[in-house]
Amino acid sequence: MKKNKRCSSRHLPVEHISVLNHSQSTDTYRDWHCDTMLTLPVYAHHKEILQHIHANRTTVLIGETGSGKSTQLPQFLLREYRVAVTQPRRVAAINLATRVAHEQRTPLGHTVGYSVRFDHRAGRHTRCKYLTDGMLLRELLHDRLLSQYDIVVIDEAHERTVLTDLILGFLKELQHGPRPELRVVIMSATLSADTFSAFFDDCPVLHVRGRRFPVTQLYLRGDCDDVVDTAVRCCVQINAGEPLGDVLCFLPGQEEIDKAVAVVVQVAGELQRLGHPLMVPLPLYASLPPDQQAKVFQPLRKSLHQAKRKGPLRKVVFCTNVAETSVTVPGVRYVVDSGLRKVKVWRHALNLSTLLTVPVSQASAQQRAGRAGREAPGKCFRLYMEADLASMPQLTEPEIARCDVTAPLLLLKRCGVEDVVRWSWFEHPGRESVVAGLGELYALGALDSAGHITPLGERMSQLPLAPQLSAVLLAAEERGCLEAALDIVAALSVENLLLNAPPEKRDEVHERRAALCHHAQHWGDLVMCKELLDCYADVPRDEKREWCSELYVNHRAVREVAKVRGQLRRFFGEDTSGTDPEDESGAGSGAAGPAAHTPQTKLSSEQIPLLLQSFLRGFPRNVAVSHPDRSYRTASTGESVVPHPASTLFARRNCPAILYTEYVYTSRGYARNVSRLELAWLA
DNA sequence: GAGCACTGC
Repeated sequence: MKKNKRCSSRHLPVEHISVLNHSQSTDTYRDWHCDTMLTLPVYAHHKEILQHIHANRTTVLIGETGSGKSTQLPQFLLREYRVAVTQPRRVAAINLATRVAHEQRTPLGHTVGYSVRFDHRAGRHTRCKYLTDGMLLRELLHDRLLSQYDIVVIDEAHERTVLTDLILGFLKELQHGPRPELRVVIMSATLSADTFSAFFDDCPVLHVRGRRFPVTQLYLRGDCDDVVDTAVRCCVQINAGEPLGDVLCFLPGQEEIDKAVAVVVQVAGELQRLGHPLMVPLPLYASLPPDQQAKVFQPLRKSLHQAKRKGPLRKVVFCTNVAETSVTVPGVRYVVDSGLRKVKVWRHALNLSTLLTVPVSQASAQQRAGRAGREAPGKCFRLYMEADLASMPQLTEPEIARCDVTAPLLLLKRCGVEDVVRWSWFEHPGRESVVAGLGELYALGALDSAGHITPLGERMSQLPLAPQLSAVLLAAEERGCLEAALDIVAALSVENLLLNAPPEKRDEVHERRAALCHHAQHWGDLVMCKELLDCYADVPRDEKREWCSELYVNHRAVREVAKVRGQLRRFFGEDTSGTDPEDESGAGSGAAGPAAHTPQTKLSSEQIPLLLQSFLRGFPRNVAVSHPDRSYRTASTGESVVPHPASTLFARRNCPAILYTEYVYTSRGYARNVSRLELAWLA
């Protein structure tokens, strides 16, 4: 087979191979008794696939959903190679390692292991390690040559996370430099194969067909004015005319989802009386409280009241992009796709990001449709015209092209890359973006005027944080308010710590939080974060869950904050303030009483100015000064900015100046995580 | 008066 892109047209034929055929064959894998493995399509071609990997430094493997590539290929490889397999998400890495260890009939952590943040199961005998892409980058910091691996498999490469992109660049540099023998396998979905092949010197592309059911695509005949209205009508139509099976409806954001759920709630009863199945609408998005998210995965009848359990039911899940890659909703036969998503775009020139509703790519539309065919043949109803498909971008714009590259640049500098503009970027973020990022690193003190990494920058690059937050901690250490800063920074680095209460409970929740956080009324959101964590530490263990749910605080996230805090604390030396507020993993710690441990240091009012001045060091450009029209003007560009409605400082606009960790432009410019500043601090 | 999605020694 020639080593060029022509190969990509060659689909290795795949039909399911019976277990019997295989156990009769004489190949070396027949002693593996796991039936599921023997029937997976990748298995049928493992010899050919291995031949390619032997013969080529890099191989792109296109494996459709259900091809078994993520579990099977590493097993073929581990006999000869020490293998690393990267995943974009922690749960995936853990689940895959667990399954493969089981198929290998070895305890997890021996031959097969994993490594993700806060959780490692691997040892000296590990031949195959599943890790998150961020974790492989961390390993790269300590072992520039990745010498513990012979082969690196990048799974889900088509998702193109920033971290995956960076790994691809590093792997290419290694192959062209100190590790010419290093094998690389890129596993991806169909459409992006050629991009990967081109980057790795036109390496061969192999296709393995998966096991999927056919999905019929249907399109609108005309334009759609109102997505929510059209989506709901479509769901009602499916409910009236299609055989039973659940519906998954992709909408751009929370607002649309809440509206759609409300409309379906209104009409479902009436439609049931007309003889249709009862539609049960469920929302699904990331900032939804965990117990509500769980409903999507539970069987319907459990969660309904007695009276509604009679007659056929149909689950209708209204979701954001979460359901495209991160979670799989079982039982889905019908997909309704609005063709829209929300995307955050970083504007380096303005130091802000915008949240835009944009059409999805064709690859993404295909992925969404595929969600209907996982268990049986399905249908996908697209809320746009077939002609619109051609005008949609073929691939989703990779993250690196639209995000802040400060962190990647610091990583490159740390790895000794002098000329970051000319580094082997898998996709170049653009010269302006790189220049802006270097400027930011210089302002943070991570680089000197010659562009070399400073000792401060070295320390920043080791912290598992955005460079801005690392800078805050280093400044806080200097000012003697590290303990308090650790809590706040840990909280900021965790997503969805504070959940959004439904509109009718919003004011109540705001008041409950305000009652607990006295300093926050004056000083703002960062201080509130710390005060809430202090309160949480005082709540008896068996009441913590309820306390969280009353305040719409994400319990899982608070525990994550404790873990991050512990990790950060270790970086700064021995923890002298006592144990982490909630270390439940240590079952051996005898003192199990609710207040038996020393909580983190409580916030004192004298510390607040020092604390906020430390934040000023990490976010020197995120400052706005009070303006007569009750808004604020940014110190850098003079744009108008107001505190986000969720901020404690939204209603009290009497600060001389504010500092914020994020500036997002949606319907207007909103500052998020806002704190009061005194003008004297700005000099 | 409003909140796409992931991730790290």
